[in-house]
Amino acid sequence: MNEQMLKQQLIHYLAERIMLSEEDKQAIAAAYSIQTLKRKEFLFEQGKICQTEAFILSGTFRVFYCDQKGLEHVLYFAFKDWWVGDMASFNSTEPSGLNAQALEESVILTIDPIKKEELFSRVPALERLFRLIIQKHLAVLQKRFLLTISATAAERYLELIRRAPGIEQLVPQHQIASYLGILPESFSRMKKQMHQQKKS
Amino acid sequence: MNEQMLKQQLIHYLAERIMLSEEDKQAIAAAYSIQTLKRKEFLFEQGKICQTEAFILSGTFRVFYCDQKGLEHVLYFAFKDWWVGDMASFNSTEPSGLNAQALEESVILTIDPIKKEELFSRVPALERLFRLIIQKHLAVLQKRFLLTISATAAERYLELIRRAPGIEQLVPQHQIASYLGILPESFSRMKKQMHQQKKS
DNA sequence: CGTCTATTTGAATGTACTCAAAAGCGGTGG
DNA sequence: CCACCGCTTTTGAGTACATTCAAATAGACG
Repeated sequence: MNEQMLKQQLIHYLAERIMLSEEDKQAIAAAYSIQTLKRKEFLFEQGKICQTEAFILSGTFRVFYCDQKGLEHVLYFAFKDWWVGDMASFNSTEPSGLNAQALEESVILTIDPIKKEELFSRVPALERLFRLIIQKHLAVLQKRFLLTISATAAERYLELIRRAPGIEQLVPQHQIASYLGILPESFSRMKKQMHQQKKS
Repeated sequence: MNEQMLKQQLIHYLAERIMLSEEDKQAIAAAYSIQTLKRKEFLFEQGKICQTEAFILSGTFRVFYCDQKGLEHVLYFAFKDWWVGDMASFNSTEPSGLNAQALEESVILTIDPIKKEELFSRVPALERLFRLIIQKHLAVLQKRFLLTISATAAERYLELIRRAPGIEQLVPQHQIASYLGILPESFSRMKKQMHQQKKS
């Protein structure tokens, strides 16, 4: 697929949400770069200052945090037409606190903070849209946090497969366990127990 | 204190972050309303559509979620010069998923979504500032989430009193426990154990 | 087919929980 | 000023659940 066709997917996503002139579309297409990542490749890594924000044209990512003990904690999974980035440290000079890894061959559009600011000056409506996108991210994270502290792992699991059906075919179990905040062993036992309860 | 003097505190907060003309300042001062809340009064309540965002001139708030079992979970505490609101549902038509309660007599400046949008049209620089403020909130929440799933309650407790010294004099223990995601009984035992370890 | 990784299962451990009761503390009214 | 009440905090004992460590099984991939 050629470059312009791929970028059309982002333009289409944006045009569904805000009004864009032809010049706006040109500027947007020019600001983003196409990048392809193979399975297991990283888009950004914890501790490095490589700051990038990406729009997923195709593929899947896992965004995770690696704690002092070396344990990985999945913050979220990201799919087609989603944004991936460390929204918290993008725009700041600090190194990222997160890792983003492709779970399969993925094609993305990337932008750096400077180009993004330039784009905002040129297309003010984007500023507003990104405020709403960040707000949406905040809403999702807040819900996830509240669910994590108030619901059981089983309830969180049901919520995950409700919101992202088919995820089990896409990501290995131990990563789902990590997303749920439990160990693979606990996750295995939990599923077994849930199946038994369904039968009774 | 008179109205204009109180509103100066917000203008000052904003002017430190973005350039504002005299007209901008006028418009901002006009858009916000002063409100006083007594101890234990609510700014907004879960399930109600009363959507409001507030800037704290003086006082303290706890923002919490009440789950199906009736347990309260403190999402965050908010102090002078902070924003309080359900950023996730502000601007949406859904009822709030959170409660905000004054922990002491508090004076705030409030605005509703419609006035806020009007203000953004009039003062575009505010749009940008609020994008950054939301981004900051997202960063804080993300850090809190990652800490919750990767650190012990004791570590989270130390982090809290590091970031908000004097909080123990201000809020009752069971609310701190709620913030940490443990029960008051567990919090009490935890503190006892921490003191013993310090001595040895 | 063999190796490597992912998943399942088992047993013992630990940590926070539940329920229950006692102790501490603050405020109110006599 | 003291006695009482309500609420918060502490302590205790038993329980539940996820964890750890270890081993076995199953699957994926070359």
